Amino acid sequence: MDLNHAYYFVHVVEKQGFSAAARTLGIPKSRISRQVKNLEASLGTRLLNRDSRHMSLTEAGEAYYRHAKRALDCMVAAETAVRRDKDALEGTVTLSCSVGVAQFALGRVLPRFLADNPRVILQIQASNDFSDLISDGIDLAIRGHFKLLPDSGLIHRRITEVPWHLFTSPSIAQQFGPLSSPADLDGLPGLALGWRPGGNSWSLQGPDGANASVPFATRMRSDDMVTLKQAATAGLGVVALPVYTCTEDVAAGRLSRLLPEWNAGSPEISLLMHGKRGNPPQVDALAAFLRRELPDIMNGVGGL
Amino acid sequence: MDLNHAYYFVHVVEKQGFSAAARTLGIPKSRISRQVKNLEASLGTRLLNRDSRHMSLTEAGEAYYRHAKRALDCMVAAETAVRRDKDALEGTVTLSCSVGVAQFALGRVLPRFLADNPRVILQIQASNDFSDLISDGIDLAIRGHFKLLPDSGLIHRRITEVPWHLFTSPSIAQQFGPLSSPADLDGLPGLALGWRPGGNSWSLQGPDGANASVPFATRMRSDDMVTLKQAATAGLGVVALPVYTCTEDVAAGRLSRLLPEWNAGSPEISLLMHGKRGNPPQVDALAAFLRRELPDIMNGVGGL
DNA sequence: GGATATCGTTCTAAATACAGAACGATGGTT
DNA sequence: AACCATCGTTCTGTATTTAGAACGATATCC
Repeated sequence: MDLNHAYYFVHVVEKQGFSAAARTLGIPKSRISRQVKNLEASLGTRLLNRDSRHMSLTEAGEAYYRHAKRALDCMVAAETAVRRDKDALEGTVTLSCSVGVAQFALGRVLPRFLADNPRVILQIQASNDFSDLISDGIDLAIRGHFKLLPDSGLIHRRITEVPWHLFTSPSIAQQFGPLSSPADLDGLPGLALGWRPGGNSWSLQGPDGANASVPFATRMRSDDMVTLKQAATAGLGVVALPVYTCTEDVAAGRLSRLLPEWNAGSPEISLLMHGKRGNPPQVDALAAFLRRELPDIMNGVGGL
Repeated sequence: MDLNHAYYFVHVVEKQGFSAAARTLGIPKSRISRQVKNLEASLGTRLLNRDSRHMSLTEAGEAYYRHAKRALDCMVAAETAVRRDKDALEGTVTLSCSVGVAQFALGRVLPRFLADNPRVILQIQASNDFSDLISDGIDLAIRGHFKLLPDSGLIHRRITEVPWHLFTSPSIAQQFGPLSSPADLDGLPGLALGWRPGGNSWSLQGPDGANASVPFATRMRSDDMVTLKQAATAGLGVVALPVYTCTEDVAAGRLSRLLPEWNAGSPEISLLMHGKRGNPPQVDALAAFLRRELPDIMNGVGGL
């Protein structure tokens, strides 16, 4: 069985001539003539009626062409499948970020990235306590910061600003009525982020560049945002959290925002990656994906 | 694009080894090794992981194999289609027979022959008046006869005997009650076959070699059996007809058989064809088909 | 009617693939 | 541990296919 006969034959049929097929394939017409002749000899029947000016398929030729065309299409698909497979992303990406970013931001976008790239493996270090911007073994880091990060030889890519708001349970909000200024927070218990002592006041920015600093009595503190959010939902006090971590709770009526015209800060979120050595393609692909998808989710503009 | 690479590769996969594939294909393993190596080189990726004892497909290899296997199946189908097409019957067969044979016998079997042989064309000369056994331009003839046909240089092939019975309408049968002998037909009007005057009596053969000749007063005559059958169904008289022309009418209760133990003759049906020159294959094929299918339909043994 | 362009087919020196031998590697047997 | 059988890969003199030229046939143009 010589399958290449079929290849030439199909081209002769589709180009309606040996010379045209030869030009298209960039080969001498003598080769095509020989191949088609050999094909007809091996089958013991004529596939083409032709002279120097006319050409038509025999019935046998039409039958053969239909099957052979399908075979060639399968072969093209075979090569395409291999080339696509060869160029597909694969390998591991190690990502470091806070628990909040992992659960409330990445959790909404990474499944899609992984679905599109089945041979990429993600390793996420989710922590509430980073001493390094990015340590060894980490490909990408997502960090929130108020000031410019120190020059570290890393590549910084800004993702977005993330506003923090004040939230509490609807029952407390109802009990104290609508607050009109930060001074109205006086006396309300606070839920503090961070497990070490300190951070007992809210730094607020309001309309027309106004600033306010409001101390609070800490009822509970934790470095885990979910724990603090659960406490606020239970009516234990007021908490300042990034807006994207509470979007669903506010929509569901489990939390209420206090002082809607005041922010409890607006830190910037950046993506950090190594730059001194070339990154594997899957790392670059994930970085591009996150910079494209995260802004709408984390700055509070995007909806559910 | 070299399709033969795929051919060897598919066999290697299915036989799980180069040596096994080479043995199956009856070619040296060096050729297969070279072909698969060239295939991997042209695709720029490995399809098989192998050493001298183990073999497994890579992911790319699995993808390529699925498509290539389908392509090879198409190529097998292409060759099969051409070989079947090459061996298929084609051409015209001209057949001569009576209208009754055409309508009541051939009509039940020829559709199947034509379905199996879509490139055979049938031309049927159906007539009630043949002066020749078989004239020029006719490939096959079906003729009924009582005596041996004259020696004509034609090939005779006996199909079967066809009994003729007496039929009339159920109303007449009821009116005269069950007849017990041919003498009881006296006074019943007859419907005669043939349009020329003559043939005004029934020649009957009964049990134990008994014979009887019963004259009848002819109410109507025709050379068309259907016309006579319609007249009998309408109660105009008694008619003698071949059993196979009335099978459905008797089953449906439109006709009744008279004197069930008596035949109105039992002529032989033969197939005539030219023998001096070789017949085209489609003529021989139809002759064999008719000799196989017609007996059960025409001798009254076969059912509906 | 003659000249020209293009077709498919055939021929032949040159290029390439091939069959079979030889090699290194692996696993089973003793 | 040594030996043997079988595997896939590589090498090379031989066999086959190839590219390009030449040919006969056909249709178009002048």
